[in-house]
Amino acid sequence: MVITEPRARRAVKGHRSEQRVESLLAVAREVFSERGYARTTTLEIAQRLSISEATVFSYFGSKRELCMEVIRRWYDEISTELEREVPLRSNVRHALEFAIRKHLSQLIEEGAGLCALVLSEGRIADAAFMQLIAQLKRRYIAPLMRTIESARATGEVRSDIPLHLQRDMIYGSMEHVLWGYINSGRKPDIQSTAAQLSDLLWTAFAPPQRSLDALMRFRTEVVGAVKVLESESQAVH
Amino acid sequence: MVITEPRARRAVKGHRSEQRVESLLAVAREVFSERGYARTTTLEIAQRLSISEATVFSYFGSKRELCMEVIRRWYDEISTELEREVPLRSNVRHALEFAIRKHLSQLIEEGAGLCALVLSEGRIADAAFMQLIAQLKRRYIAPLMRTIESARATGEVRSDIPLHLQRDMIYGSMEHVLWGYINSGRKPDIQSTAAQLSDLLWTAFAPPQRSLDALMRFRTEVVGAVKVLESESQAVH
Amino acid sequence: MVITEPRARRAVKGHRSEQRVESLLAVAREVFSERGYARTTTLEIAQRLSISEATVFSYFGSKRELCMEVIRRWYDEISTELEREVPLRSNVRHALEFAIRKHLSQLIEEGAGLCALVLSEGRIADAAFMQLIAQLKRRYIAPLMRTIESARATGEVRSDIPLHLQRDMIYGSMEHVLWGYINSGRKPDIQSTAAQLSDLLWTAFAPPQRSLDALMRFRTEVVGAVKVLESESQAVH
Amino acid sequence: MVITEPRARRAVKGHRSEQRVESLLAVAREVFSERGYARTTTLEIAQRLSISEATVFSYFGSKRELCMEVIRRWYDEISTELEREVPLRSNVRHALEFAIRKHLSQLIEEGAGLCALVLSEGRIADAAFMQLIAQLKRRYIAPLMRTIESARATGEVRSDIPLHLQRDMIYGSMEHVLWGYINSGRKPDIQSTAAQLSDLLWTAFAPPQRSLDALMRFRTEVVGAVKVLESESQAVH
DNA sequence: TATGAATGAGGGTTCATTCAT
DNA sequence: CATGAATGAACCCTCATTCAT
Repeated sequence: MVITEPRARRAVKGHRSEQRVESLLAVAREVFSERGYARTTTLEIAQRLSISEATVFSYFGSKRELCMEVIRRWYDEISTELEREVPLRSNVRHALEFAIRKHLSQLIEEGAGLCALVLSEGRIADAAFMQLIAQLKRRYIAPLMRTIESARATGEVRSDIPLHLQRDMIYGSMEHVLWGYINSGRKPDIQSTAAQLSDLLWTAFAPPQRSLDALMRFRTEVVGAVKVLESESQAVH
Repeated sequence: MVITEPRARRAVKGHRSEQRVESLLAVAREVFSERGYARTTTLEIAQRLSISEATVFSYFGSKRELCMEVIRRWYDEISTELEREVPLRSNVRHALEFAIRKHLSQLIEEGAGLCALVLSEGRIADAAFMQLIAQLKRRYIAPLMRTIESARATGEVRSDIPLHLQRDMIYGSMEHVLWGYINSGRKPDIQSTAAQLSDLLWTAFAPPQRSLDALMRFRTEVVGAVKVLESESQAVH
Repeated sequence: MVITEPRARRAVKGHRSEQRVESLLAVAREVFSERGYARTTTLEIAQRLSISEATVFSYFGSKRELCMEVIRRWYDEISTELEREVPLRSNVRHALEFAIRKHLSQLIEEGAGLCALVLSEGRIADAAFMQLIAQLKRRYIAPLMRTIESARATGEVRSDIPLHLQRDMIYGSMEHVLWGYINSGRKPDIQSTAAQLSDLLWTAFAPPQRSLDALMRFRTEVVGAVKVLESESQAVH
Repeated sequence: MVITEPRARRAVKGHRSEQRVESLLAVAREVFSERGYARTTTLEIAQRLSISEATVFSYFGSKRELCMEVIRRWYDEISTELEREVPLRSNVRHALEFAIRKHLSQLIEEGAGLCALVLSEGRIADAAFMQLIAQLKRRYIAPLMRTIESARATGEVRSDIPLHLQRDMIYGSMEHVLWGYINSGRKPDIQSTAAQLSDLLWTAFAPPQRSLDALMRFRTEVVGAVKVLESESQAVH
């Protein structure tokens, strides 16, 4: 079902002025962050730039288009960075911690507003918007997921549960942490939260065999020791 | 002549007809679910019931009040059940799985809409609304959190990380699963998802000592066996 | 998604066109006069100007604000004039007559409507409104009251009754004259009414001593004359 | 021009129950007093009596009709009393003071609310209403006016100014005193206010001749005395 | 007779969007 | 280009009044 806003005609994005576009997006991000989509008015955006509402519409066909662009930008920035950085981590665990820390810090530093915008404003409107968000999210998530996927292949991470559940645990946990921040206003400590969270997740993702291996090794040693003991005790005689 | 706006008078919830109240709440739940708060209009709610908007307002003082009631009802229902059922689980692990299954099934069965409503509509609005939501959530979460807390006390669950992080992992993971459903429209399998999720979380929450304990027990046994062996070997003499 | 009413944003009086402002105020004055506050609709004001209601609200944040401005203007105009003119009168009596004539003519010329608006619309509404009216009235009344006050000090006006009673007599009498006009529709003759009213009030305000003094003076003269007569009649002899 | 409220059909005042009618009027007076016409809702009136709105309408065809009745009752009560009492006063001056005291105390004792209702609610609506009010007022004012009229005939009160101006001074002054009370909430002292007011008015109404008369009498006497003196002095010759 | 319930007919207000200049 | 100005289309909410029971 497509829910469309009424009277959404396309404006002829005739004008250009990179500066204008940039400052518009910057201010729009600010306002959308502070107020959320519905409470944001094009008037306020215009006023903060000391330009007219009309000008806003000559750059972006509609309020929604502007908001979409704001969100897209944010995802683009962070996705680019993740694509570059995540693969550099020497192992899954580091990649996981890095991604978590990045995610948390990015959103927390931006403030609860953008955070909320990104986290839940994705249901504002029509299918097109939601599809865009979904797509942005996929790209954003991809680097870490690829890393995890290969770790599943090597057995470093358990693969007897769906990958998407692991994804949900990772991003869900983070987002809940962020919601806590949004609602309470208390900034969580990024470093320790990232460390603890990745630690917990890592534990959860460990293949059952991993702990078993430890046991096995112990057993082997013990058995070895027993063997030694036996031989020694025999030697006593 | 008097010069005042009439707006002041609060709708005195004049009429009462349990049936009406129920059907209103039901339809409101529907519409809020489909459209979200902002895009829902009181007119649409009225029309779906083939009644006038005025009637809606004679039952609920405002759109927000109606929405609050919808959400409150949902929370009340599930909270009551959790308060009754969670304590009956024989151990933390079962409680965890139960709560997860309940949460998932409740929201998935209701459909993505209410799900989204409950998950993210509780934001930004006025303080009153947010406070209500926060309060409902606290009650909702309490039974499981109490269980986990005592498990932390007994050492059954690791307590070297903040409780709220565990909370965030539990509810964050679930909610992310639900968002996936909301966005994709594909219903996840509740049973297996709940099982896997609780398993993973359980693993994550295991105190570092737990695996160690297993080893300890093994060692103890081994050592015991060794002792027996020794004594026997001595007895041989 | 965000869950808030848009209503919050105060109309930012975006547009300005002195012409519009003036014509709006003029028409608003008309309509408020004809209908009174409560029965006036913003729609009617808009329609008389062949503009949209929205435009009205882009100039004045609310119906009340518009009405307040209408009333304020009226008071400002007349207060300014009174402040300039009243002190020029050579004595209290002239000041009194001038103020009365001004008040009557101003309101009668404007028509019964504005008259009623100004006389009684300033009530009950919210505190803000009433405070504004009270303040406007104070300024409006001040010039004459100051004059009277100093006349009380010099004994030209009796000061053995509260000043506010004199104020009530002055303004009450006038307003009742105006109410008569409002209700009957018959315009009173301003000149003679003002003359008669100020005459009556002046008589009422005369210190008790004044008439006595006159008598005393007369007696003195008479006695003097009698003395003269006596001496003359004596001289005859 | 007749301004009518929409949908004003006549209800079939079928029911009767003097008690009901009385209690309805009593409560309506209360509520109209407290809130003014516009802010009063039929619901509130009904609720205070623990009856349904519908019942209200079965006794009074409309809100306005009810309000009219409330006002009419008040005028009737006080008019009847004035008609009985005023003529008993031994002279104009006493009649004046009595009427003023009555008016002030009646309205002040009832509270600012009814006061405001009676004083200015007379512009609420259609011509019919206003006519009723005018008529009620005429009857209310009549006794005192009759007294004054005959005093004008006997020369006890100056008749060189229109009677209605005297009426305006009397009632205008009182009403302004009452407005002061309404706006400030400070109850004026009825006794002293009535005394001072009637004193001032009496002074104002004194025929120019009255003080002059005194002088005249004095002059006459003096002149008489002079004459006597003259004749005597002549007799001397 | 009394009323529970419903509602028609607005009312004020908001804001994204358009367009002539 | 930029914008000042205007507005259409809704939206939430109110309340006197009606009517079947």
